[in-house]
Amino acid sequence: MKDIFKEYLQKYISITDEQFEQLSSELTVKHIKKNTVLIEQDTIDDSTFFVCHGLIRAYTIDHQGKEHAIFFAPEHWWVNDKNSFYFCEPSLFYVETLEDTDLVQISRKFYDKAAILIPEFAPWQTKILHNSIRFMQKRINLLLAAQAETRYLDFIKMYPNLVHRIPQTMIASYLGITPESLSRVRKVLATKGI
Amino acid sequence: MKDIFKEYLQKYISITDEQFEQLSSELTVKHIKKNTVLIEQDTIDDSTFFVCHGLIRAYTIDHQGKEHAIFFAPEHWWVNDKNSFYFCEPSLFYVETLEDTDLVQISRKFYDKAAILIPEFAPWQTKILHNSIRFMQKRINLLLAAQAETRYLDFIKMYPNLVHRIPQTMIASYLGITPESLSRVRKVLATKGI
DNA sequence: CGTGGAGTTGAATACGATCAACACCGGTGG
DNA sequence: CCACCGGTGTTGATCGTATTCAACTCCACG
Repeated sequence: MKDIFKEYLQKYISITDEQFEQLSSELTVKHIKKNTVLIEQDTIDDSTFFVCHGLIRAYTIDHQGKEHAIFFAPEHWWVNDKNSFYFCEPSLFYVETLEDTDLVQISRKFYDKAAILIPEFAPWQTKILHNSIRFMQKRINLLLAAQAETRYLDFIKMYPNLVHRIPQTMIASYLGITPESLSRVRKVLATKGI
Repeated sequence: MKDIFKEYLQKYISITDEQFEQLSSELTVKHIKKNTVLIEQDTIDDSTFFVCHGLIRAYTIDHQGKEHAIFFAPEHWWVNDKNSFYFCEPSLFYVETLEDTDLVQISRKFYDKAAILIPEFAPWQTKILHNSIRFMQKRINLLLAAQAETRYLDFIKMYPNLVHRIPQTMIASYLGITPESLSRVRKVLATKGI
């Protein structure tokens, strides 16, 4: 599993096998079964996960007991709760596997060590953060501006390969609509030929 | 104006007056009148603004001509469009002043120079990015989970000092509701004693 | 003063939510 | 191997929140 992570890193920054070895002690490989909660809401867990295989979702549960998907993370995505990871405050959401998942757990120290060892590392991480922000701004705009059908069309355009891996109920909760509404949206779209 | 920016920086990182002098050439002071557009949607402008005095909003206009507020930026906020600033793509939104505003325009180069000159600078910027992400995650969760009244209550709790500086129409567009709906929400809240 | 934008209020409408029943698998155990 | 079960998605009927459209008030500003 660590090799997958190493190859991923080498795709974006130059990092030698020796350098990776030095960082390796900050990494823990985990094999997690489907439907396992990794991080509980309102707890503190400052680790980051890198998904090698599988699928993860982050979600909240409101006072009515309803779930709301914050994001999904398939292969090669980084997952953490900023509240816990960076600010050592209780996490804002649950993190859970939707499929059997292989992941690399990355400690807080990894980032510090990597930044010192590899000059490219920190700027690259910064780029990922910027990208994440513009992505979220787009999502906020969509939630403000678009109605159910448009949001769903945007979703299947953005994640064509995830549509069939995520239960519709959860897609609905990502879009901010009920499963019933999503079902109806899909029905209308089907008559139009998807 | 540059002094305000300098004092702000010195509150968070240690930076000498000489160091600031070296960076100063990458800063441009601007005095902008109320209701002036700084960045057009779908254009490229890779500068960042630091608000000294005044108030800025970022917003999109959808195909129906409706405006949607992405964020507001009062004193001591950083404003840029990630799409333009970091990825050199057309901006996702308009940026406009809501009040007469004094700001410092910061070039892309400033970041590179500052990172070299001041070791603390880059990590501090990273922290700001992380903070921004968790803030946006909270907002997404609110848009998914809460209805009009709750969103408004959250807004006045989060920005007590902005509520009276921003026209209600724009607050409504930030909350994803119509001005009429916001007016009705406020009416209900008034009967409850705010 | 007048004028126009911002906010309020009312009535009708629409979109999505809710509640409930049912169909359709996929897995489990007899 | 089949029957049963539970979860997921679908469909229908009704309800509710927020939208739309329109008229009106109230200031701020020229």
